Amino acid sequence: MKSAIQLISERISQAIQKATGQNVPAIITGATDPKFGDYQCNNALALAKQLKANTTLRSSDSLRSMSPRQLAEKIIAELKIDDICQKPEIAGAGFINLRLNPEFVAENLREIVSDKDRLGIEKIKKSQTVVVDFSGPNIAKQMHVGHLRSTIIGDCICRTLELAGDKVIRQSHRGDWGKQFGVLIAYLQITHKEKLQKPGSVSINDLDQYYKDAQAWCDRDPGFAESARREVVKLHNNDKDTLRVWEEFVRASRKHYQPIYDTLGINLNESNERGESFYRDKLADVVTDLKKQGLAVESEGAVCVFPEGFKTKDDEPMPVIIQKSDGAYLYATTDLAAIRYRINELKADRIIYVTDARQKLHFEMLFKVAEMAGWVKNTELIHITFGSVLGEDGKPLKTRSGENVKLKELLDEAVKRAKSVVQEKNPDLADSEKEKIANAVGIGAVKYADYSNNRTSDYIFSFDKMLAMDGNTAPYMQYAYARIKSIGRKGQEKGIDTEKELKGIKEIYLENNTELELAKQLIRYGEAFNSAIADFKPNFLTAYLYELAQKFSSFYNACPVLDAEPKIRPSRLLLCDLTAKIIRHGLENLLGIKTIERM
RNA sequence: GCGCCCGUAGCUCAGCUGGAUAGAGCAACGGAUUUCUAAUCCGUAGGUCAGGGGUUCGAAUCCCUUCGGGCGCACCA
Repeated sequence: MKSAIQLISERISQAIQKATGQNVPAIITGATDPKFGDYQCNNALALAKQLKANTTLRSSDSLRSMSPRQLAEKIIAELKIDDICQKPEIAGAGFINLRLNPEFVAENLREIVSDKDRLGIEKIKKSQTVVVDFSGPNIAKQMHVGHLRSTIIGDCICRTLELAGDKVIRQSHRGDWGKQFGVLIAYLQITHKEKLQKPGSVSINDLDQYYKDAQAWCDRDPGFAESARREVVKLHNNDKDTLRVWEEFVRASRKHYQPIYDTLGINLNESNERGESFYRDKLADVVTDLKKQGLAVESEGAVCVFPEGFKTKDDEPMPVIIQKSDGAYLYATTDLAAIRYRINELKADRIIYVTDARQKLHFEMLFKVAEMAGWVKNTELIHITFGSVLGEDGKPLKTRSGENVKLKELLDEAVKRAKSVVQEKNPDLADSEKEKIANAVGIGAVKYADYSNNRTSDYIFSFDKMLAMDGNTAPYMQYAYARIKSIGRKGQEKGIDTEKELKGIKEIYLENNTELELAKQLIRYGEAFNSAIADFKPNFLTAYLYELAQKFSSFYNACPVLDAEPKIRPSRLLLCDLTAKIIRHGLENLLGIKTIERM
């Protein structure tokens, strides 16, 4: 179904066409103040200017001399909208203020009720194949906070695109073919030879520690570094024994990060793994092709492509190095091979990369190279960036000893803190239920806090803030949901058949102002979805949901539901039901955050 | 040095394809509770949108500039 804003936009466009002969998109936004109505149209102001300038638009003299207010009058005169809005009003410099008819709102509520799976979210017309590259953990290392944002933002992007109707292909471009294996194997050969015999017995914790030690060794001992390099070469040459160890390390790593994905509600599994190793036999061809095209040239011993428009700090052309002077390939080579694979094999219409903003330059260059090589054709390459997670001191989040905060530990801590809150607020619940609530709240809080911040900016990580019951937090949302569910249970106790009342509903009453406000918010879900997906901004979704929960709370405070008079009770039950459905849909389907029936 | 991002209330942040008096939450202050879960609601106070200039009928938003912070810039990913 179409959102109110879409319907209004269509009507306004038609009116403008009739009034001025101009074919321009409608400029409709939410009203800045409730006293101006629900939506406002700003076309008259912009149009008056454009007509006067007479550069982009051709117009008659009479139109050209019109003030914005006069133009607004003319537009309104042609506007047929009384089935949606009350009589439009002109205000200020030439704004057209629009207030929805309660009947229209009620009718929309009915439509959303029957639109069970989408709740007013429209399907896009042309479905695309979209490859989303996100999360990409490093094999043989623990996941840490640095992986959090890519993982959850990427997942949210996939969920929204899927709901919009795209065919989404998730790709975990994990780091599984790099030098860490050489370093690890070289280290184990000297220190823990027995582990190499039984690599399956090695845990991710061991690997993490070994790697740290080995790395330090590399730094102080060139001889050891050299043997590590030799091990990488063996791996890259598909040496059988080395591969066997590698496979075990990969398995140990998967055993570590799959539970984290499950905990976080991330739809990623083995079938989405297309790590660096996946492209290993496609790298030589990348280099050959680029050489053949004359794009790749040798420079200082390395094979490089120099995309147009990039300079080094010495003001020289900046290369994308695709083969080192020792013959080894680099991550840029792998990334280029991945682009080709995704375009040619996966048939991607769009490829979306979700990484932190620091990799911006890398992807700009990469995309340019792919374009220059003629690989891109009609595929759209998109780099979605995000800011860093900072500690309370405003610096990148680290442990006291200066190490990366492990993701698992961070999530465990969130759950632990949530649990103590549950314990405090609701000590009588069964332990198993407390556990369930603490999980939903703790994990939800971490995710929700991330989503509710603007994707592009850094944010300060604070357990206290994200677990607060007030404000735009997961617990607040989950609480609002649980309260609605509680009404249903209470109704049952009182012998009220809420299902039956909902089904038998005849007329929808929206007489109390809080009811109407809530209803108007309910019918804007599709609109919020559209604005969120347009720029891949999850915070638009959380902002919408938060406003919804707030409006519900106001309604809940002002209007009794179960004790309402029989005539209006079904309406109020309907408002409750729809609010619960949308909160649940938003949190679970779009953000991957669990709701709970009571808390 | 060059490039990118950022600077909005005491704090944490929205808002940025230009639109009416710049919004939330926290903290502060005042009110509502025989509760359909107060983990709530209602209200008050708080801002030269870093500074300066420009474009415009109109700028937090666009352009220029200064200051302050972050990040990136050849063989790591």
